[in-house]
This record gives sequence, C-alpha cells and structure tokens, in this order.
Amino acid sequence: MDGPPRPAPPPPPAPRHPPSAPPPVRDTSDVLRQIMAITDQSLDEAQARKHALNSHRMKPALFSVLCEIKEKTAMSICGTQQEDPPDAQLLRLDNMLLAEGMSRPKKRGQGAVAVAGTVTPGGCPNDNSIEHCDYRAKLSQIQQIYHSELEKYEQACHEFTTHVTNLLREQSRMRPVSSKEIEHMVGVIHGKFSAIQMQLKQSTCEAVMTLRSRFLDARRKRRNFSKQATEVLNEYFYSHLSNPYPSEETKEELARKGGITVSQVSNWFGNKRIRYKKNMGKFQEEATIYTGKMAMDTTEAEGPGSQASRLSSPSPDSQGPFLLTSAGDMVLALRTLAFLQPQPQVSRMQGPHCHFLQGSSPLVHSTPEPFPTLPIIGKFCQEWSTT
DNA sequence: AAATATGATTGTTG
DNA sequence: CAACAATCATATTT
Repeated sequence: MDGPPRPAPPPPPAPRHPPSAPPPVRDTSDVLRQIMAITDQSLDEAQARKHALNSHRMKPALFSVLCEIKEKTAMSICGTQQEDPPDAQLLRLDNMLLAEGMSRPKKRGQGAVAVAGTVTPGGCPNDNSIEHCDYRAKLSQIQQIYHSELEKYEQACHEFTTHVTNLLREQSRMRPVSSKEIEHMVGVIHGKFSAIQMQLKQSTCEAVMTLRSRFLDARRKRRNFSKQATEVLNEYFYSHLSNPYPSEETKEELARKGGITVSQVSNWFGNKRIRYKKNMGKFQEEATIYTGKMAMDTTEAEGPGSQASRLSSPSPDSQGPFLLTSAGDMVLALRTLAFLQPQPQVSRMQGPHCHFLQGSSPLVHSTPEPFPTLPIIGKFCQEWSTT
C-alpha cells in the first residue's frame, strides 16, 4: 500500500471552516460579497478534492463512510425543515405594487396573477392632465428602476442557483448528495434572494407612496379656472338662477365646454350657490353681465368664441320656456326673481330645492329694486317648489 | 402685506 | 349620494 514514495503529499487539510459561522447578514452588499466568497472557496475546494479524491484508492470506502455519516445526520436536516412565512408581507407588498400600477409585464409573478387591469376608474378618470402627466412620468420612472433591479436580482439568483447546483452535483460523486438536499439548498438561496427583493419592493412602495402623497397635495393646490370655464359656468348659473342645479348630464356638458371635470363643476356650483346666497349684493354686477350676455348671445348670431348658450336644459326645467318667453323677459324676470324670491311672500314653500334663496340674507332688503312683478313670483315658486 | 376671491376638502344632513 | 356649510390653502387684488 505504501509503495512509491510520493513526493507531493497532498495538503488536503485546507482550512475548510475558517470562521465558525458567518455572522447574520444585513446588508445586500454583504450578502452578495459573502455569496461570492463562498462560491470561490467552494469551487476551489471542490476542484482540489475532486482531483485528490477521485484518484484515490480509498474513494469507495470514504464514500460509504460518508454515506453512513449522512444517514445519521439526515434526520436532523429533515427535522430542521421550518418554513418561516414572510409570505404575508411579501404578498401585501406585491398587491400594493400591483395596485399602484406597477404591473410586471415580463416576469411571471411568483404567485401574483397578472391583473393587467387599468387603474380603478372610480378614483380619478381622465382628470387633470397636466399634473397627471407629471405624476405618471415619475411613476413610470420608478417602475423602470424597479423592474431593472428586480431583473438584476433574479438573474443573479438564477446564476448562483445554477452554480451551486452544479457544484453539488459534482460533489455528489465524492459524497452522497440527494436531490432533495439540492432542492433544499436552492430553496435557501431563493429565500435569501427573495429577502433582498422584498427590500427592493418595500423601498419601491415607499417611493410610490411618497410620490402619490405629493401628487395629492398638489391637487389641493388651487388654480383658477380658465376664463372660458368661468364664463360657461356663470352663464349657466345666472340663466338658471332660479334653479341652479344642473343635472348630471348638464354638468358633463359644462365640464366639457369649460375644460374641467364634472366634480369641479359640482364644486363650483356648490361654492357659487352658497356664496351667492350669502350675499347677493356682491354678485349683482356679475349677474347683470352674464344675463345680459346671455340675452345678447341668444338674440344675435353667436360670436366667434361663445357658443355656450346651447346647453341642454333639462326638461323638467319648468320655468324656463314656460315662464320666460323672450330673452328680454328672461333678463327682467331673472333679476326680479333673484331679488324678490327670498322674501317670504309666498307662505312657506317646501320642496327639494326650496332652500336656495330662502331666509337670511338681509342684504336683499337693503337693495331695493323697483320691480313690481310679484305675480310672477308666486307662479314661479309654485312651478319649481312642487317638483 | 393685508384683504379678498376662489377652488378644494371635510363633516354633516336628509 | 347630493347638497350644504364651514374651513383650508392658495391666487389675485388692493
């Protein structure tokens, strides 16, 4: 057995386990560095042992010994099959990202179905296009970074997994390595990488949330409507002063004409009604202007910029064509109504819309208007108080 | 800079 | 849920 004197005594007792155990990893770069280190080390070791042992006569014996040892320790491996479930949080993050529109186009989501749904239509349809553009640009920027990072991680994970798998397969010639062990190893690696991914997802979520909150804040920032918009709105308001409650349809139309959203129209009417009611004195001038303009526009050919007089008046608008037969009458009647209506001449009328221009507003009385068309009021109030 | 105008939000109500 | 009322926060005017 010890015939030829070998000049080179194989130095296999390499320091296989220099430190006892690697310290708990925290940083991603640390993880990566350790991974790389382990890789090189393992590779060298494997190569050395491969050559050293493969040609050794004692290899079969060693193999069987290792088998025995393994059988004794196998149970402990099986026993330590605990699966910590951070899935909940990961899933939550996934869903969150998905909801923010960070749908993954390429990656088959690990468990998340590719819900390529558009953003919920209930929130904000095609609202403000200016700030919305900015918002979406930034969002897609985040998305891009997120995807590229994710891809990097996945690629690294895949590479490393392949590497380790090959290594283990090679080692399986020297020592017994079951496929299950390889699987386990792969699982461990995936776990590590998914932890990194989770960090990525979390920071992405944070970024998105920050962006979103900033966007919402920006929405709170007020910007005056365009002249066109205010004109359209005021025209409708003052030409329907008696019942300034545009229907949903009309709101849409007004929104379209003014280049604003329906909810903005609603806000505007809400503000306008209440502010008009609060003190009408301030709005007299405006009222005259718009009602006058209305009359002009309706009687004459429409000017180049204003075609806002053809707003679809909802059919139940009883007093409109019913009471006001001509444009001149309309102006008169409107102004009359605007100032006389609050006076409780007509005994308490009750109706869904009767709150407008009722009670309060002492200013009304302080601005006497010589309009003796009282009978109209009675009729008028009857008209829309009963609807 | 103070005052006012104005669009949006919030909380309440029917 | 729409309307109201109060309020916020900014824009514009003075």
